[in-house]
This record gives sequence, C-alpha cells and structure tokens, in this order.
Amino acid sequence: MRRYTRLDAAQRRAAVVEAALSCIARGGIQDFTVDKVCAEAGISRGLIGHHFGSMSALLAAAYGHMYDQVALTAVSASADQSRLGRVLALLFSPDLFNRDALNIWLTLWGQASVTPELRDEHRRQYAEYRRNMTEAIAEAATANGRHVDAAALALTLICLIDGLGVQHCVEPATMSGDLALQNCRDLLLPYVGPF
Amino acid sequence: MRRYTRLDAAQRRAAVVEAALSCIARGGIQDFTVDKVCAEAGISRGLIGHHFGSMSALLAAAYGHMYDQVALTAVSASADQSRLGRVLALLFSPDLFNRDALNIWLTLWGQASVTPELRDEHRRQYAEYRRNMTEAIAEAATANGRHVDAAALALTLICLIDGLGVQHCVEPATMSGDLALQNCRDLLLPYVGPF
DNA sequence: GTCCTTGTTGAACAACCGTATAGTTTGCCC
DNA sequence: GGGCAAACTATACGGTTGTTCAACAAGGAC
Repeated sequence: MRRYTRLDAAQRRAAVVEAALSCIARGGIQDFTVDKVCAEAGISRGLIGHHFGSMSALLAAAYGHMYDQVALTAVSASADQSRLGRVLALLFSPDLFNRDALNIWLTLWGQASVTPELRDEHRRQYAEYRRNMTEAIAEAATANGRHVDAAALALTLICLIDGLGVQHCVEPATMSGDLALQNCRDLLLPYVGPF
Repeated sequence: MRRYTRLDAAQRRAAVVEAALSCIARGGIQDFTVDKVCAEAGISRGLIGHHFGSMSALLAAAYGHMYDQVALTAVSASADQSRLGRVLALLFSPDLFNRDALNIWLTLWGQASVTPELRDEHRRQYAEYRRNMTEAIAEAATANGRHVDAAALALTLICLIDGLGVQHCVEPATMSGDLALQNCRDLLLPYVGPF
C-alpha cells in the first residue's frame, strides 16, 4: 500500500502555500507554525524545509501568492465597464473582499512593517499597484473630459481601500463589500466624474 | 545595598505596559514575549505574571493604554479651530502619527481580528470613536448650513485614516502626516464644506 | 527596632518553536 | 524489473515560549 503520494515540486509548493494561508486566515501569524501548516497540508514536518528552506521563505512565497491571486482574478474580470469600474468591482467582490483574505492581508502588512525582506517586496508590489490604479483613474477622468492629479488620487484611494479592508476584517457587519465599493465611488465621483 | 526599588502596583503596571508597547513598536507581535518585555522594562520574568496574570492580559492592558493616550492628547488640543479640525490635526500630529505608534496599531488590529477578547474591546472603543467623529462632522456641516449623513461619512473617514496609517507604517516616505491630513480634508470638503 | 504586607526575584517546568538530517518510499526511465 | 533521482517521513536537537511557585527583600506601620 502507498503510504503517501508524490507531488510535483511546484504542485506541492502551491499546496503548502495554500495551507499556510489557511492557517494565517484562521489565527494570524500565531498560527503560522511548522506544526500547524503541516497538519493543514497533511504532510510531515520535514517537507517545509525541503521545499522552502525556512519558514520565512514560505511566508514570502505566500505573500507573492496573494498578489498572484489578485492578478489572476483581474484577468477574468468582465469588460462591460470602464477599467476603473472593473478594478473596484473586482477588489470588493466576495472572492477578494472577505474576512479570511483580509485577515491574511492584515497579518502580512504587520509582518511587512517589521521584516525588511517582506517590506521590500511589499513596496515593489504596491508601486505597481499604484501605477495601475493611477492609469485607471487617469483614463476615467479623461473620458469625462476632466483633469485630475491621478497619482495623488490613486494613493488616497488605495489607502481608503486598505482601511475599508481592515474595518471589514475586525467588524464585518459594519462594512460589507457593497458599502465599501460605494465608499470608493463616492470618493472618486467629485474628481473623475461618473465611471 | 538595595537590589531593586519597589514601585506602586499602578506605576509598575504602567511601566510594564510602556515596555510592552516599545517591544511591539520595534518588532511587532513577535517581540511581544516575556523575555523581551521584561528586559525592556528592567524587571525579572516573574513580575508580568504577578501584575497581569498572563501575557494576553498584558496585551489587553496595552491596547487600552493606546486609547487612553489618544484621549489624553485630545484634551490638551488647542481650541482655535472647529472640533473636526482639531480632531484631525491631533490624529496626524507627530505624537500620534509616527511609525512606532502606527506599527503598534497595525499589530493590535491584527491581534484583535483573531482574539475574541481583544476584538470585543476594539469594537467597544471604535463605537465610541465613530460616535465622536460623527458628532464632529455633524457640527462642521451644520455650521456651514449643509446636510450630510454624518454617521456614514464618519465611518468612511475612519477607514481612510486607518488606511493612511497603514501606508505610513509600511512606506513612510510616501505618506507624511501632512499629506495624510490633506487627504482627509479633501475627502470631507465636498460634503461638509470648509472647517 | 521589629513586624508585616506585598512588590520582586530567579529557577523550574512542560510545551512548543524552527531547523537539520538520516533513512524510507515513490514513480518514472530504460 | 532493476536502477535512480527526488519527494517524503520521522526523529532528534537546542533554543524559546508562557506559566507557576517558593523564597527573598523593601519599606511603611507601629
């Protein structure tokens, strides 16, 4: 009888990352431990070291996976509205705007503000995030014949999005995805007009 | 020779809380350990158990201390502007809007979203926070003869404030206190008018 | 000066942490 | 069906975790 099934290295890595994120969603960074992640993934303790080398490397991989997931969902978004409208609808869809996912983000931010490697990666990712958002805002504004400081507005918008996420994470009843989306639209409307 | 100096229980508790917050500011929840807090406070390991019973109780006390600190600073704020203007100027003053303090908040939010006791306390405190902000907004709006949904606007504003704090925490160069304050004023201006 | 409350120490404890490593099993290749 | 790379298990290890507890000492009361 088979005692275990081998997986391709890439597949196993993905499975372990998934398990790590589940643990973080459930109990924050306190539940990001060798024992708990391995139990969640159904593997033995040694495998994390074999595939990732260390727990901090696994955390970095998990961080990257979160961004990949957003980018992946972005591709499949419907195209029947403006780019800005699409991005916002995506960010507040149940797939991304839910307690588990936002709890993971909150935990990762806390780690990023303390761990140099994670912080650098965060800044790289956020720079691209800001660039994309700036473009989307500029598009919407020019489509309405308006002139705005798109970069500044994008930064503000991103901060609001993050804050709405924190609120949903700690007190979901007060901040649904729909309400959060509406808040963002209200912020943008006076500047870029309808989109 | 004296081997140590006794402190009043209240004073010692305050000193330990202060040390705990220093540790959290430096290294997040990972540095919130018995050894590190005691070293920071210059006391022996047994004293935390004696004064707080457990580390989670110490964390709850530290959480409360953070709110007390904001309330205390609020009392000493100058009165030469509207209440809303005062509150915002206070929240983005260097005393409250700095990396150490915001790193503590970020860490505490992450814990609150995972620990039931902390989460309940957070909700209580935020309910009052929201109430105060709603009143301040309503005052400013009526002073300008405008009518707004003050409660909804207060919730949005608070989320923006939190998001700006996260941004400053992880990437201080992109979000100064002055810029954060301006962002909040820009959010409010279209609704409540000048304040 | 002696007592007594209580703030404080320091060590002991079991449980858990992340990492390293030696040995086993799997499944593909030839 | 034998060989082989590598995915995987299982255990051991030193260090750190939070908590407990008996003994000590400081400083006011009297």
